[in-house]
Amino acid sequence: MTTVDLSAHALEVAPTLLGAILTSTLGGARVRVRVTEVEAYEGAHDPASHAYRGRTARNAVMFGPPGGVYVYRHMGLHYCMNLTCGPEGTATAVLIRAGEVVDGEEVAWRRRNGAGVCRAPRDLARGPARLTVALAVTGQHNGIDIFAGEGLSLEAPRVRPPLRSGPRIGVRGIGADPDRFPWRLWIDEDDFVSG
DNA sequence: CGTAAGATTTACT
DNA sequence: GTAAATCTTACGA
Repeated sequence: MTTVDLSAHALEVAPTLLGAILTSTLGGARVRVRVTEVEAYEGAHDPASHAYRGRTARNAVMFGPPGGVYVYRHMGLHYCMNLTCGPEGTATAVLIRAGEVVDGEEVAWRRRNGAGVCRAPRDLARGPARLTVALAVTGQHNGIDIFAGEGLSLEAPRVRPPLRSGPRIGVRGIGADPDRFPWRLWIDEDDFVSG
C-alpha cells in the first residue's frame, strides 16, 4: 500500500489527501472511505484553529508528530476527525470533512441509522461528524497513530482528482475569509461533498 | 466560580 | 428555514 507523507504543512498535505482511501477496522468491522473533502488548519497562525490560543489538554495531539489522529467533540454530541501534519511541535492539521463509503457500506449504514436517520447512500459519510460515525471513530481514539496500525490507516490515491477550493464551513469571522483562508478543498463535481 | 461560545447534525414549523 | 441537543474550553469576576 502506498502511504501518504504528512510531514509537510496542512496546506500542502490537504490536496494529497483528496481521493485517498481511509480504512477503519474499529468496531470489529472494516470500513473504507474515499476522502472527497478536507479543510486545512494552521494552528497558531489560524484564528479558526483550536490551537490558535496555545496548547491545551484537548488539542495536545495537534502539537505531536505527523500522522496523529485528533478527535474532538463538538456541541456535546458529535465527533470530528483530523490528521495532524507538519513537523512535531507545529499545531497544523487537516480536518476530514466528507468521504464516499467504498467498502463496508452495510456496516456504515447500520451505524448511521443507530445515531439518526440516513436515507441516501451519499449521506453515509458526507459531513465531519457523519464520517466519524461511519468509521466508528470516537473520542477514545484521540491520539492514535495512523501509521501504527491501531485501527486507522491511509492509502494514497492512484490519480490526483480535479480539485476545487473555497472558504471553510462553520468558521466565522476573518477565519472564513476566502481570500485569506481558502483552505477548504474538495473534489470537483463529486456528489459526496457536503458543500 | 460562573458564563459564553463552538471546525455540527437532526428534527420540527 | 429555524431551533434544540449537550459538554469542553476559554475568559472574566
